[in-house]
Amino acid sequence: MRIGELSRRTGVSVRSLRYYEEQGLLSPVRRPSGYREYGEGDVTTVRAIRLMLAAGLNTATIAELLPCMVEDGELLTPACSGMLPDLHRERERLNDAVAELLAARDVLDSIIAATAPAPDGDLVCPVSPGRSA
Amino acid sequence: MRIGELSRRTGVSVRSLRYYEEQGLLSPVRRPSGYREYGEGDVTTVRAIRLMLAAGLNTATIAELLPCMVEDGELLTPACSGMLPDLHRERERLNDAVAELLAARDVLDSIIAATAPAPDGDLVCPVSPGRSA
DNA sequence: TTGGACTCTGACATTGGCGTGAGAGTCAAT
DNA sequence: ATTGACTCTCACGCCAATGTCAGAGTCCAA
Repeated sequence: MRIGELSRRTGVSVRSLRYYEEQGLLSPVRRPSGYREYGEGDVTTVRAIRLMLAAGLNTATIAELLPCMVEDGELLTPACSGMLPDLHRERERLNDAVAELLAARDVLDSIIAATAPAPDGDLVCPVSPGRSA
Repeated sequence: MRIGELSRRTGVSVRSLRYYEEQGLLSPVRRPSGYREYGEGDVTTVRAIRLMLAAGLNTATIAELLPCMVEDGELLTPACSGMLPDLHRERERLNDAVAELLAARDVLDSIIAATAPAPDGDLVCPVSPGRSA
């Protein structure tokens, strides 16, 4: 099938499909005209890509992981345990990111806590974009 | 003081200080030569900026919040309760971001769970950057 | 054969807080 | 006056995935 159909069947934009190829995630055959020709398996692959992107992995990491996966019906499943360290590393990164955000939230909470409810010294603040003085 | 000293006293790069001014967070006086002249209060302000940046706020939001803060010794404290809605909105964003990351982690976990420990069909995967075949 | 739908390659735009370098002017001590 | 440290204003680079335009070629049904 051509790129338009793959796009329709996966819900992924044509632009993104071309980008995935550029990143080495897809390798469609080329017709003499230059048109990309995709196989049925690419539908499954694209779904796997979206899944991993949703999991916070970047295209470079996905490019390393993809060749380690095999088709299992409608979905792509990891086929070599060698992937596990990478996967766990990614998990670590996600945990770190969460921890960072929670720390940021704590900082914000302390700022909020330091804001007086509305005693007497409450100032009337300038409207949003007006740094005149 | 000039920008170099402020940089040293706050640990913030000269580039960042100029950037903060560009974003309307600082307004140093200019000498006839064009040199920026900062006051003592700017040290406190820069610290407040870093604190809020660390809390995940962007410069646009900080620009709105800064004029609402007053010096309280070594630190800048929110002075008008009108800030609270903004602050809580930011908190919401952080919570949403955390939720998103946790969802991503769940997706990753399901991928990890689908990876066979190391039965027999385990494949030897290509080394990292080698998408040759 | 014509035309509308589709596809191609390239390349700039987006978001945000900086790093970094170029080329030129300023300040202060010697 | 010289020198060395400091500062100034541009302005491009980065990271990531995608939107979007432009100009040109392709496919296929009527």
